Parts: sequence; C-alpha cells; structure tokens
Amino acid sequence: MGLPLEDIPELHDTQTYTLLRKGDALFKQGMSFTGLFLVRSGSLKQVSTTNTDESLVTAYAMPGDLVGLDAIGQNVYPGTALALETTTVSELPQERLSELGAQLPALRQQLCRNLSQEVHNERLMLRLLLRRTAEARLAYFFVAISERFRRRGYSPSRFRLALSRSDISSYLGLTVETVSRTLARFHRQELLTSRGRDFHILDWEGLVRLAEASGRRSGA
Amino acid sequence: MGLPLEDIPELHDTQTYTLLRKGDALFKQGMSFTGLFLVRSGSLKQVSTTNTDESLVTAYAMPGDLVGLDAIGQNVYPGTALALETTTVSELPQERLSELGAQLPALRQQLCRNLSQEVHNERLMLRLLLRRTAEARLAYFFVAISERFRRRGYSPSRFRLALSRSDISSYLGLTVETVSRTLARFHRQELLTSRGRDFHILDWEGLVRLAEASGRRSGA
DNA sequence: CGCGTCGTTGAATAGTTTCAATTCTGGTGG
DNA sequence: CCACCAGAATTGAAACTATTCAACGACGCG
Repeated sequence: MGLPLEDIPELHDTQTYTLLRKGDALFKQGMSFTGLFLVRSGSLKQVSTTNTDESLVTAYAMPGDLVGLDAIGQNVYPGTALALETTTVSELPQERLSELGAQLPALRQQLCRNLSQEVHNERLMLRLLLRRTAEARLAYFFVAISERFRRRGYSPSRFRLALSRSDISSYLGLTVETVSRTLARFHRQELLTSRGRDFHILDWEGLVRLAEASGRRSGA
Repeated sequence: MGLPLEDIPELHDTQTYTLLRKGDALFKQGMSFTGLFLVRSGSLKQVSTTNTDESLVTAYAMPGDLVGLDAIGQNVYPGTALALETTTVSELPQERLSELGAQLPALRQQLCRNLSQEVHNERLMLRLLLRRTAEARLAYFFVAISERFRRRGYSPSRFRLALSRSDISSYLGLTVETVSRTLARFHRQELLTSRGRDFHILDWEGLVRLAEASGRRSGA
C-alpha cells in the first residue's frame, strides 16, 4: 500500500461512502473480489491467516491508500481488512473499474504499474528485513511510516499509529517484547519517543542510519 | 516468478532467441525497460543491489518463467538478471506487449492478475519467513522449488539447482554457514540429501511438516 | 472502581552469526 | 591426463541477538 494511484482523478468521483467503527471488517479473507476501496479517513490493517493458523499483519492503510489490490489476482480477498479506529472508505466497484479501464487505457496501465512497483517494493523490503536485526527493522519501519505521513501532508515527525505493539511486531516478524525493548532503547538514545500509540521522531538522521545499516557486522 | 502466464499462446510465437553463457547478464539493474523475457532453457537469478551496497538474490527463474515483470512499474529493471548456466530466452518486446494488450484485453487483464498474485505471494511468503527459523526457511524453500519443478513437468524429488549455497543463503536471508549446517542436519534426519548442486528429496511429508511449523514454540 | 487487555521489564534459553580453519570441487594449464 | 589452484562448501567454537516464560504496571472501558 502507499501507492501514488490517488493521482487519478476519476477514482475520486464516488458518492458511496462507508463508515466503519473500530474492529469492523471491510471485507473478510476468502470473500470474492467485489472492488477496491479508497481510505478517506481513519486507518485499517490487513490480516492474513495462513493454513497453519498463524495470523499475520500484512499491510497498513492510511487515508489516501487503496485497499484490496492484492485481491485482483485470485478474485478473492487474501486477507481480512479491519478498521483500527473510526474509518470511512469509498468503494470502487469492479464494474466501474472495468468501465474506466476501457475508457482510459492509461488507468489500466497505471494500475499495472502500481502493482509491478509493489512486487518490487515488497520483494526488496522484506528480503532486506530478513537479514536485519530488530533495531534495524524498527528503524526502517518508522522511517517508512514517517515518509508516508509526509507524502500525505501530515507531520512526518509526530503522528499517531493506530497499530498496537502486537500489530507492529507481527508486521515486522518480531515478538511484542522485542519491539517494546527496542522502542525503550530508541527512547534512551533519543531517537524516537512514544507514549502509547503517539510517536515523536527526534533524530531522523539517526533513524535513517540505523535503518540502512543491517545491524550486523559484515556489510554484505 | 513461477507464474502461470505461459498459458497464453500468443506469448510463445516468437522467433528471437538469445543465448546466454554462465555469468552473462540478460539485463542490468537500472537499464530502462525494453520488454519481458521468457526462459526457454537453463536458469537465471535476479540480483538487486540496494543503496547500501548489499546485493540480494531476489528471484530465481527456470524454464517457463517470465523475467522482468517487476520492471514495469518504474520502467527500469530493478535488478540484474544473471545466467546461472547456459541459458536461452526469448524476448517479448514492450511494443509487442502493448500491441497484444490492445488486441486482447484478456492478456492485459491476465498480466494484472499475475502481478496482483505476486504481490500477495511475496507479502505472505516473506512475512512468513520473517518469523521462522533457518530450518523452517530452508524446508519451505525446497518444498516451493520442488513444486515448481513438478508443475513444469520435471521430477519433483530429484533436481539440480544452479544456485550456489551463497545464492540460497542470500535468497533466504541467512548466512552460508547456517545453510550448510542445516542441510547437513536434513541429511542426518534423512529428509533431503545433496551433493553439490544436485538435490534429492527423501521425505516430502517431513519437509512439509517443517516448512509449515514456524520452528518456534508458540504457534501464533 | 474493578477487570481485562496492552505494554513493559527481567532472567534464562535457544538459535544465528561471526571468525577461523579445513576440505572439497571444478576448471585450467602444463 | 594429471596436478594444481581458487572458489565453494563444510565444520567447530565463541559471541551475540532474539525468543521464551514469568511477573508486574498502566491504561481504557464498562
């Protein structure tokens, strides 16, 4: 998520808004694909449950993000989208997407571009995270989130993340305890302070440095 | 990679074959996108170098696979494709793809589907690997590779992987030593034997069991 | 106000990396 | 054809990082 697809004005002419309360599901894993959703306010997390009963937080969507892109492939939503707070979304039904796609080849192309971009982002980011320490993973996470806030016009240094610690740990493949301890260390090093779900980035440079270093000795 | 896009017959009507010798680059990271490639024989790895000079093996392509899908987004190849052995590929130039896309809406749609599918696969697989032990990662890797060989009509239990140990370790986010030790353990447990780059799966069930377990205590 | 969930902290343990030393292998040139 | 070499793969021991288990404090909601 975090796609620059919102540039396409046609996607914004929608009247159908939906209001979700905290904990409501926008769609559930396994439901057949009916359309994409554009987040207007609030935020959502996407949770995928594997065949081994693990449930993983696989995406986080904030206002301006499109939700449901990964459902196009199988025509089925591959995870459940849960509102993390009071949230409004507008729907882009499948039929309307096809219509628009027929009228505007550019739209279809842009959609492909975005998907392709995502393939690459995820491949690289996750593979990068795979060989990084908890410290580097969290630093990377906050740098990325902060940039998303900035691009959306919010403050990049102070923000509220509706995700719980346990959501964050799931997203990064760590345990809650490790996330908590690492945040405490960041606080001590005056990189980033947090009170509950409010975060305040103090030392952007320092975070970026940690995020780019693997946290391990050899730079390979 | 490993996409079921080869079902589209139009993609196969190509005369331009290219021969690559071991170590040759099909394209290099940063080159602007000129088209996709279909692997006819041999195999390739895709290596992406990050801004921090790490180079990661991000994909492995065998006969029947499409290479270059992740270049569509930025119009630039996001990694270097290197032949692991003598390899032949046929090119699907960008112009031809657009032509075909205009004639056959189904093709464009299928391409989107494949991309969307990949987004989901990578998200889930890598996030799964993120919280798994080396043992589970390798088991998962061999199960996945074996299934790819089976789908392509090769033996799923005996195969030659042109990837070096170091390529595998990079792909899975481990060190060479850990891969080596874990393979040795698999051998002792009579799950999988290997001599150099030839592998022989002895106990499919056992491998699947390891791949699905996280390798950690809590099943969360 | 109490209860449950979320978040934090501590100590012991398990798993991976690191560094160093060999062994094995495939390709090359004599 | 064989010996040799360099890179690849393996193995061992020590250092380090994250997880596990357990206990406790904080917060929000009914």
